[in-house]
Amino acid sequence: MAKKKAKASDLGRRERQILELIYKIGEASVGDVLEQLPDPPAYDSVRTIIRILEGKGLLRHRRVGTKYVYRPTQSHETASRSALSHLMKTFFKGSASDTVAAVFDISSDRLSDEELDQLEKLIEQARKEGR
Amino acid sequence: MAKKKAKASDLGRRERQILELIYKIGEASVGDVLEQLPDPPAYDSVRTIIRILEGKGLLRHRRVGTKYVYRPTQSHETASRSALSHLMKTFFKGSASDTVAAVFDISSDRLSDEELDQLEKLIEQARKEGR
DNA sequence: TTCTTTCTGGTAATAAATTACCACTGGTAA
DNA sequence: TTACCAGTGGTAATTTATTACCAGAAAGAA
Repeated sequence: MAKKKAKASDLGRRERQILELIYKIGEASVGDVLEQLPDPPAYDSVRTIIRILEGKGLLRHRRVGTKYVYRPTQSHETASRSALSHLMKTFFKGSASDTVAAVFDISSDRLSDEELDQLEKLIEQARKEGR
Repeated sequence: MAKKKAKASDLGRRERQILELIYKIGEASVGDVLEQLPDPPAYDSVRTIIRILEGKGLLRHRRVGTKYVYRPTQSHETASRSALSHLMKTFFKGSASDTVAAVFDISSDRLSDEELDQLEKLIEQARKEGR
């Protein structure tokens, strides 16, 4: 095999932090990452870590003008499902309702009527699919 | 100040893996952790990492018979809320409904009618609180 | 008692992550 | 042209995480 694609769970602190940031913003140059890191190290450090992530098969780049723009190799959907599933197992015994309750709890003051409507639709849909 | 409590996001791969496992199982001895790690290193490695986590203020222990049993210093609720909030921001722009949709998507076949009823109650409650 | 097993304390060795440095390229503006 | 930036490639240095080793205590079996 060529180069095995590391799992996102096998990363160090900075590696993880930067990979997550790129997932959050979609795609980014070294400078973009540096700007948005709350805890910014030197430009060179960011660059090296990004190059390592690319070496591990987690990022790839394309040239835009004079610089490189990086994006994850794994789709946003795949990565988010995987992270969410792990979190549910770790903290909520895999229970969907416990997890959703926690989501409500976190964001109850920020939930608009539209979002609540949306959530009810999701539940109705789940009922239909369930039978 | 005495020893500052590190954030869970400042950990290496093994440290994080072991801390999450202890959150999952509540409290654990070194041997318990070793048993349940899918990817087990040597006993001594587990022990050292646990000692480091304790040094960072993330775990504390009590003696049970001849051995130590470790548990997180931060409550399950606080830690899970914090992890969930981070994940929502990273992958779902902080949107509760997007997050819940993903939860359903992962586990649609495991949701009972009772659980769905429970969730609707939560929505009703959120509507009341919202006004 | 003696042997064996399982734990802890202290610390050394190794591996990996993180930061930093130097040389070079291409663009652009004076 | 000359003099900057702002970027990359390659690699060295440092710090941190991870693994491993050795000695001793406590409990139970023979």
